[in-house]
Amino acid sequence: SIQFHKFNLTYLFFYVIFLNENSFEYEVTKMSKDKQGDIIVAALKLFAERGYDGTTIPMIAKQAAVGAGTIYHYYENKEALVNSLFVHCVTELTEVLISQFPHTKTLKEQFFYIYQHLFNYAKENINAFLFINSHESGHYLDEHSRLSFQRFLSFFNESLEKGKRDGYIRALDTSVLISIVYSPILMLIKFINKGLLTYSDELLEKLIESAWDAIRII
Amino acid sequence: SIQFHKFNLTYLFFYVIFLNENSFEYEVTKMSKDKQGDIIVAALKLFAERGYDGTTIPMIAKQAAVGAGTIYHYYENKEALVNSLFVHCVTELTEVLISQFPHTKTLKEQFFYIYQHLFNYAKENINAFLFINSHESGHYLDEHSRLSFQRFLSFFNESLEKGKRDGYIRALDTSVLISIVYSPILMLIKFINKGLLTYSDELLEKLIESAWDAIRII
DNA sequence: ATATTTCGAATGAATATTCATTCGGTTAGA
DNA sequence: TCTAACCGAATGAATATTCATTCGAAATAT
Repeated sequence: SIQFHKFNLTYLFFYVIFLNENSFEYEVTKMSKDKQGDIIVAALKLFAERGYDGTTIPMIAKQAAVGAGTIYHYYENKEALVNSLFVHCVTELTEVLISQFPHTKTLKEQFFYIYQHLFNYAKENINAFLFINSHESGHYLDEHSRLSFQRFLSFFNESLEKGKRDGYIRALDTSVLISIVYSPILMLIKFINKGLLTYSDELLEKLIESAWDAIRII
Repeated sequence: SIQFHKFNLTYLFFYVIFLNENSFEYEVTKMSKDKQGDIIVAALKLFAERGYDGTTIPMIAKQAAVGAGTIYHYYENKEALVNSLFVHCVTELTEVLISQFPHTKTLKEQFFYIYQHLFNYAKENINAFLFINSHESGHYLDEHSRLSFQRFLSFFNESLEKGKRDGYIRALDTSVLISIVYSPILMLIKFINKGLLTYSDELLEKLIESAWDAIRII
């Protein structure tokens, strides 16, 4: 089975020659080099917008401008596709958070880091972000996918647990703390995506301030 | 077209007489009086668990213990069913919030009221609550359904806007404030529903405290 | 009171449609 | 030429929807 790889949006430009009765016509046609990348982008967009069950393979094929059969060249079936996408996106997002995590800085600074990187990821990968959060408990996800999401959420645990031990953070169940700090990000990004709100650095700062006040011991 | 009506779970007990060659046999059979109520309960449960597109009409019929055709006696089609359910639930929830809203009390008390009633509704109508919040932006919802949800959300607006004017609440876009106060409730209830967390009055109080600190001017 | 007729909810088999998946053939690149 | 990628029509399974029929209950007639 073929491995997941980075999205590649490069295109090949080449000429197609149409032979008519009296003339040659040259037409520039855009053709993607990277069909699998196209499939991934298309599937992500449709899954994010319409959900797994509301998205059909022919829809994805059309959106990706490939034949329906091509999808089955890369993925065993629809479930394998959604699981592959899910693990890919969650892993990518988790990497973003982990890679430069400021372990030595203060809790509030760590907090700022997380918010900033989550928003950044969402800005650059809106479909991936929405896809992750709307499919996170789908009945079609396999064990591996479920664990990858748990791992993502548990990333928050450490910081929060430590904060509680050190007396900075309120004595609430960690799942409650996660709800308080994580879920508003989701809802906000949905609002932004719908055009009901526009992103600004000021917004982000105020949001972090607010979330911080919600969990810190006052 | 048939009107939506209150769920009615009363049953009729009656005797069916089987005439065999040599004996009479009496068998007690449970039969629902209220088929439409059964359909509603079943559809709500399945939609909440598997989503609209992941739920089939035969599934609903089986769960409700009615014939598939019966569903079409009450609803024109699957979309009409989901829209009818959606408007019904959202209206019911909005009523719960509006009916005894303490307009004259302080903002914080109003806040407490809303949280309490939302949790209460969710406790009594877990499927309805999950259904509303997971279907709120489905591609199958019609204008009427969309508006009913907007109306529900806009219920929060008044209080928050007034709070901002009076200088109690931070100067954030109302949609941001709604995200901060409403979305954690959703996520928490999902956690509770999954058994990852148990409800307690203490939890609710701490949550309200936290949400209040998140939006009030400190 | 009893028999007869009418009504419409309820049914589930039949039909129409959609969808995931397959497969035989084509194309493009090595 | 050979191989892997690609295509999309064809297939069959799943699904939404229809419809002829059943059946109990209410209305009406006897």
